[in-house]
Amino acid sequence: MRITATAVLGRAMSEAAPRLAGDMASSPSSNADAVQPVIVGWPTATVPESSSDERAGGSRLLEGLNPQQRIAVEYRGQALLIVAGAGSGKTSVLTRRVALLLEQREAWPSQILAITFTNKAAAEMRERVQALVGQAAQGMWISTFHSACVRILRREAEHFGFTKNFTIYDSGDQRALLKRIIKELEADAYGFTPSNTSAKISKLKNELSDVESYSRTINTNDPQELVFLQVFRKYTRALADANAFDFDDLISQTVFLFRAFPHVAAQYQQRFRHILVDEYQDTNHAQYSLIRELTRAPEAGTDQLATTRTEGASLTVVGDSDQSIYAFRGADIRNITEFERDFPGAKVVLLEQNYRSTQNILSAANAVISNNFDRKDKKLWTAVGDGEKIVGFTGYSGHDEAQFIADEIEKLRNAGTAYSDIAVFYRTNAQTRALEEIFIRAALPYRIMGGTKFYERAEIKDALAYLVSVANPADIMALRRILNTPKRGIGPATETALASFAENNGVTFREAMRRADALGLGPKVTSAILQLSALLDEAQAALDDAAAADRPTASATAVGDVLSLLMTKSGYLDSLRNSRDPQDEARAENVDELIAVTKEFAKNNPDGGIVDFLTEVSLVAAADDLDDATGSVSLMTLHTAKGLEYDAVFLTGIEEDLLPHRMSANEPGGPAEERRLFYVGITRARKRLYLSLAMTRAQYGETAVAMPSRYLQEIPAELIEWRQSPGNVNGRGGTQSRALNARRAPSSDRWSVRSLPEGASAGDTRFSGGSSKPETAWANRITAKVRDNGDLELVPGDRISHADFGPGRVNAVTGEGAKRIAHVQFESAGAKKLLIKIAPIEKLD
DNA sequence: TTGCCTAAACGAAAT
DNA sequence: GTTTAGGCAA
Repeated sequence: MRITATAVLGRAMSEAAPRLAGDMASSPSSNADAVQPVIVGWPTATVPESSSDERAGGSRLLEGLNPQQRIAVEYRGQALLIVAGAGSGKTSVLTRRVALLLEQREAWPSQILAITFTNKAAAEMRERVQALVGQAAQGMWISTFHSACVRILRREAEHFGFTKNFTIYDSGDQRALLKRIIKELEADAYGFTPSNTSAKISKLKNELSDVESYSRTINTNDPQELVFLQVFRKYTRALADANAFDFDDLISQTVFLFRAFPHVAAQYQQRFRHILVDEYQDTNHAQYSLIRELTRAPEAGTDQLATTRTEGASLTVVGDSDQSIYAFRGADIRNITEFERDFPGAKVVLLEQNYRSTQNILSAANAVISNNFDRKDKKLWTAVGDGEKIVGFTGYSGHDEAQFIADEIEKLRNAGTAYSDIAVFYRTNAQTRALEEIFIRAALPYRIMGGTKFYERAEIKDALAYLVSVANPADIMALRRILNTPKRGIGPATETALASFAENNGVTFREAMRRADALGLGPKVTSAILQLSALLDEAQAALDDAAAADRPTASATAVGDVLSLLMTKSGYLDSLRNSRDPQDEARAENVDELIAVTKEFAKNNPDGGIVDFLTEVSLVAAADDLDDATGSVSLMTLHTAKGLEYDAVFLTGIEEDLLPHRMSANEPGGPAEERRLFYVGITRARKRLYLSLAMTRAQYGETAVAMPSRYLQEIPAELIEWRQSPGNVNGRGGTQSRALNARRAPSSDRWSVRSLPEGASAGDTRFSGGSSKPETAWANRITAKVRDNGDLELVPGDRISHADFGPGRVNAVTGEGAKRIAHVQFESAGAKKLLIKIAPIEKLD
């Protein structure tokens, strides 16, 4: 997949672009005694255009709403919970609620804080509010939890030992740091790994534990706990020394800030009068606490105006406990289920009418989710009618399943559904491989959302580390990363020498680099360090000049210039271009792409500096680069799919151990969460829903037998039309019907139940090496190798033979070069489109 | 210190 | 299956 980062940023940026006219002074709390009441800063320019007839405006915003939606838009009070079933129009309700507040002049834009989970959702909300009320929407904070917190922390960082140019460590950075620490403390002897440690630290931070509070809870007789405490302490100190926050810190540190400095909190409590939170079911404890802090009534005496506001902000939360799928990230479903207890007097509005899907799809969703006990009963319904039946398909293998999907997509396309209205969902990113292989061969345009992200690529992290080293010289992790990238002959030994020099002389690591000649190292190494150091200084100076310049866009364009400078003068780009590794060429292109991203950033954010740029790239999310206008089928995980909708949806890999994932079995509430995930997937579909699975799935290099997911049986049989049911899958060319069944044979004859493959029982899903029968019977229909037919020339009329589809005749050839596509009519397999370059075909004479 | 090789480990979801 | 850790020669 090619990079879409430019588009991502372009959009994400527009959220921050209109500098808030009513924004708070840049560091209002630097002087605690001179707290400025926020109201002073609001220019009248942001006042909504006064509508001559506010009531008319109101009714315009209420148009087309059902009674419950209307209540949700109009209710005014301290706390409102909108329980919004899937597809019940909650975004519409949220945006209209905001628009109404603005239009009725109940709130200034700057008094509104709306929190969403992704930048994309934030951008969409902003657009929709803007469409309703125009310019009056400017100045609202519509952002994710994380970007809102970064914004606050950058302003207030100096209160607790950080500076505003702090770095944000993503999970990769976090693990790299932990890896070092675990090694230094030899904590691996106690079973600590970067991944389990980061999970544990993350969990603690989401519970608002810090090193001190955690140390009070541990059993001091348990050496393992003591070692972990050491790791945690060292990690925390390393972050502070590097002037860095990890993802979880962004939320928890903001809460700590508010708790430690009530006068700081008071500013935000006074400022935000209306707080709206989307996807409330996915908030974790830290996020919940943040909301609590923000909606608290400001402490008396902190407001210098006579017209002291004593009430806390009004809170509107929207959510659906049936769609809570982020428990693994610390989301606490109780935040929403106990909302009424948390906020006494809260109004609850239930939205059950669905405007998205057909009744068949909703009935399936309702049936599935009703198997989760311990939930408030809620039934989605629609007025649009039953619609098509759900289509089921069982393939012999993942490739077979993928082929079915590709064929169905072509059928849908021929029937008039655009590729961009079609999506394929899967549980794990690893499942994309089979889909991609088939889609490429079928010449189906597709896009993978999320997965390995642009910003996680090593070369991009390298390039960004250069920028970070300039923006935040305290960040030793970034410095270490670039120290020997490209290869300069600066190895671990030299690095240690620099670090101990810094420590012994009480200077920073960065300063030690400047004084490298005092280290007594070899001349080659010394000059390498000095050169790098000088380059970083040069970049820093260039940025300072730009900031000092009076041209409005100077600092933004400087980011790109500085990145170019760093990449060129460091020799990084050259080293990639001159490398023998053919992949390095693509890496160099990616670096160029990143430079292009900075240019795009400059265009969208004339005032943005290097720190703003780095913040943006740290917080882009998997779902953010969705661009439905590209005419491609969208592939994504079920998690990424939340909040999206498509005309046709393919839910793939509906198998035991995949959905529910085998890892979920050990976790309390695991199967229920997996069921919600399935539910989320089902409810993304507007008109057509396809459920597919495979009988064998190649994973981890082995082929394993797959069982139909238990959730399949929860869907009433009459809703599904099985093209090939799990009981009727025949091996290719074989006649024997092989039945596979879910763990327990259902008493009903939902699908014909025969016997399990010999030797395979429910608990034993892996073929032993000896039993080769399944492999031969269901050998992958597609070889994993990508072939290259090179310059195979085909013209209409040619006869060809395909490895899977057999003989056929070429009807037409379209496309250019490597993308030439043959339209072939096969004798038995029907019409297919094939990418000539890689299709397993031979020309017949 | 780098680069190349083999051996072994490791496989979920993501702001 | 892919990525990473470690060993060894240049």
